[in-house]
Amino acid sequence: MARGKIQIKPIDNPTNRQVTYSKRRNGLFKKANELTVLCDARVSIIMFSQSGKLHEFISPSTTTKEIIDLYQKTLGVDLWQSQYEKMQEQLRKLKDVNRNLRKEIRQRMGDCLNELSFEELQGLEQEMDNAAKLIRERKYKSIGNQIDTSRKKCRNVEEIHKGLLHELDAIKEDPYGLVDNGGDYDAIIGYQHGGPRIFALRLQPTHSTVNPITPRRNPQLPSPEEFPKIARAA
Amino acid sequence: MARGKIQIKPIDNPTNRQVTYSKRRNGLFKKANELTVLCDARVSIIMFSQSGKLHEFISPSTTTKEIIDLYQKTLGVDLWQSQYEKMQEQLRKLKDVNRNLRKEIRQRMGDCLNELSFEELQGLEQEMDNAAKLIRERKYKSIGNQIDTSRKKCRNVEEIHKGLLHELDAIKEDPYGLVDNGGDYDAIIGYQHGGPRIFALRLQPTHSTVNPITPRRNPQLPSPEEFPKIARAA
DNA sequence: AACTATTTATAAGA
DNA sequence: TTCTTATAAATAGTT
Repeated sequence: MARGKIQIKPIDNPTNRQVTYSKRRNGLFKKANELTVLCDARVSIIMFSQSGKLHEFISPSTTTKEIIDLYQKTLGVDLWQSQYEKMQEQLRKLKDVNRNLRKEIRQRMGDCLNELSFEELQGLEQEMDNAAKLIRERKYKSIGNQIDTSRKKCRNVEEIHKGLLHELDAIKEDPYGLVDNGGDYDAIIGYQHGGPRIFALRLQPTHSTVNPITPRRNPQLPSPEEFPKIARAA
Repeated sequence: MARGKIQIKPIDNPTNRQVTYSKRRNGLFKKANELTVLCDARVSIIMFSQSGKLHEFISPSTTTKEIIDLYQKTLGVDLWQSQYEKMQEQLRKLKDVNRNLRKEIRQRMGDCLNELSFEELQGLEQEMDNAAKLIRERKYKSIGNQIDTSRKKCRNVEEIHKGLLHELDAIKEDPYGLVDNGGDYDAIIGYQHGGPRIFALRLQPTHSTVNPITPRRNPQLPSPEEFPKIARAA
């Protein structure tokens, strides 16, 4: 628009094009800014040069996000609607599945049974019996394991006991040794700190069997809202 | 920029401001279009007048969504990231809850028991017994209801039968009536279509008791992926 | 990046 | 809103 009129058509010369892009971009942004000030408007310009370089103008009083949000709201469209909807749908489905899973658990706890038909009750009872059998078996197995472990421990203790008696007999036969030693108290201390490992085994694992039997889970039926906490804590 | 220089400051006169907005907007869009053509650039302009009116320019070769997507990609930001993240987090949590609910069900079906301690097994067994009791009670109640219903039906049938016998006796005593009537066939038809409701009761509900006993649910243990279908079908 | 001849945009008025 | 036009501003080609 100076030193000769130009046609509005693509500029072939890359250097020339780049220079024109730069000059006119500045001009555009200046005009946008003037418009913003003069007319109290909000303007967002986002532009990419042929080389993919990004340049942006935004009125000082606002943000690009605001403009785009308002743009979508005004046009009544959501450019990312499909993505949102997909996620919303996923969420909806998951919540639905969760609801059904919770109901199933409640039914398996003897609640919400009035929605089941006779045949369903029959089937559920069967399943419960089978499952209870499996659980009982498992429990007995667990008991068996505990008994085995206890037996092993007992045997170890007995052997230690026998060893101690043996030692005691030896000391009794040599009363001087008893006096010199200053009692078997120190001997036991010695065992505890640096003695055979077998002794440590007796002292430590008793804790686990002494443990009070804690209830497995909250015996109250879970309300839909409460359940997640319980489930995750389990 | 003509007929007198102006200061770049807000225009107070609303009419004047509106006119200027309109003129300069056109100028801006014209410049944007020239830039698009001359330099093969992509330009998006979104603007709102003070009154909230929306105007948009977009280079012909592209779309506003494309520009905004590219804008976010180029800047490495996501203007809606927090919203997305919130939904993602929700999804993650729901999936987690789902997983735990499924595990609980599997345990209540006698599967996945090896992760439970003895105490937990003990508690679960207790719960299963209680629940099974409730389910059984419910089942018996259901059976009771069915028997009651059947009895009522029987009584109704008997009464209808008695009534028919009575009618038959009356007809036998008056053979001419039998010939005139054309048989009791029409009388029964009459009952079925517009007769006492008591008859319809006998004819209709038999369907439900004749139904084959369908299994309550898939007896196989659900895999995590399969479950939703089952749960929703239940 | 700066210059400047010339084109273009536009403020004010109709 | 649109047209007109005097004038300010933008800018193409050059340095």
